[in-house]
Amino acid sequence: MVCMSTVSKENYLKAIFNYNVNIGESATTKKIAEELSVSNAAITDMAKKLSEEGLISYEKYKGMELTTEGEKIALNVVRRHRLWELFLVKVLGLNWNEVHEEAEKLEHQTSEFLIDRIDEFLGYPEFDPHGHPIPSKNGTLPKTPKIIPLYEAEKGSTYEFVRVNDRDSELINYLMKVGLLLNTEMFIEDKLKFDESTMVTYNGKTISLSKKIAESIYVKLLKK
Amino acid sequence: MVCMSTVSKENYLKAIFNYNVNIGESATTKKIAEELSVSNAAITDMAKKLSEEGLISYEKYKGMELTTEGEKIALNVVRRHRLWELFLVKVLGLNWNEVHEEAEKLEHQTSEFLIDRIDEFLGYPEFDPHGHPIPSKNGTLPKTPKIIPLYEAEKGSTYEFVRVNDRDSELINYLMKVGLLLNTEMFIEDKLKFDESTMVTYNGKTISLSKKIAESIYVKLLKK
DNA sequence: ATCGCAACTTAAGCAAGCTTAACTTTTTTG
DNA sequence: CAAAAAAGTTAAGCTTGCTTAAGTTGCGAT
Ligand SMILES: [Mn+2]
Ligand SMILES: [Mn+2]
Ligand SMILES: [Mn+2]
Ligand SMILES: [Mn+2]
Repeated sequence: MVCMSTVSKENYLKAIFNYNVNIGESATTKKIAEELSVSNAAITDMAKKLSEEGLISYEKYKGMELTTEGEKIALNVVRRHRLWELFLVKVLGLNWNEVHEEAEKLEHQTSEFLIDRIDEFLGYPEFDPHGHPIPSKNGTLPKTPKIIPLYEAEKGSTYEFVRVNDRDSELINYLMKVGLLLNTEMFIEDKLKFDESTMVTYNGKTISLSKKIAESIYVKLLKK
Repeated sequence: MVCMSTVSKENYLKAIFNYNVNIGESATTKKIAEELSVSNAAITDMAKKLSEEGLISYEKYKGMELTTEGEKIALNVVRRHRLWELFLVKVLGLNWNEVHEEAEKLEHQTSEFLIDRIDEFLGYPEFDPHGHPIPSKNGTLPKTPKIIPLYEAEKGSTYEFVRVNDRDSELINYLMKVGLLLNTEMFIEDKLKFDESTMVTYNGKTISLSKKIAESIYVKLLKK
């Protein structure tokens, strides 16, 4: 057999995909190892296999990049992940910080038939509950507006909160606590030098967000 | 570590459970091997492990039986399986012959939190789309009325179609084609000796069902 | 009662996906 | 630019869940 896709392989491909998309560079052994919580040796091992199967291009000491074939699989895994996340929020009413872990498991056990039904049921949505774009059935990503970390937002401008890292459940928990939901309009009151915090106003409320938080949430410019 | 539950172990326990429930006897190596499509040797192997973990009682050459602990896990797997089946039918509109395979995978990747939300969403249902009882969160099965294979039904009596094997997608497909749905009221017109078929009337339509079909669908007596 | 066959178990081995430890290459830095 | 540190690779070995092949047990038919 030319070799099947497995849960493990899907996770490797997805991790490489996310790295490529977020960082825009060839994925390194170390980073993928951290992402997947396995040893560096495991990555080198799998890199050889995926390379032989034509799913990534890999040269020793030079990092990994998805081939067209590999990207196709990765996009499919991401599609299943994000559709499940949205489905769990929309249909079962889970909170947006409760869905990532569930989707992480369901994404590997969902037939194309089923995920297409979920897609259809949701009305072919373009973004998941954290603002991540959902690949369509044929592997295309919706156009995403230019977004920046809130940390880079300019004082006096107005932004829309459009994305947050889905892996940090605690962060999302905090955002829920302070009523900062996706698509909220935020005005940048001030940026403090001394602790690098950002002061924002939304829904008539003004709060100060730490550097770490401001780096983790992403916004789209609305009004300069 | 005392040893985790795995997908494989869950499937072994579920198979033994189903055997015990359906046949009412200690599960044999051969039967479970067939059910799971693995070799007899694999069963013996796993029987030792499950026995050591206290999930089944097993004596060489004497078959396998679930312990209380093992049954608890099996009931939980069955609960997840049947809730998923019903959910897919009720919410996503899948046909009752399209859900078994999906549930077979999802049942192993669903947190207790998630399955409880599904249970709640469905209103704590008692039966799945094929008429199988759904174990409650605490592991109790709903009371099931006395049911018999249609093949044993008596001429001149009226029955309700209450259960069908969920594994035979082709059979269910046929039932859909002839409009024989769960909970349909059926009158036994005749039982033919020469081909052992059963003639039934439901919804004003009369058809003849082969021995094999009449053995595979289950009914509850309504009117003698 | 015992023979023969079906059922069952044991033994040896394999593939996947990991690990740790030792070694090599690349990158950083004084 | 050379030495040290970091990153990456290789080698050996482990666990899980299987396989096939060989050997053992139990049971129904004679
Ligand atoms: Mn996620
Ligand atoms: Mn997400
Ligand atoms: Mn089923
Ligand atoms: Mn069922």
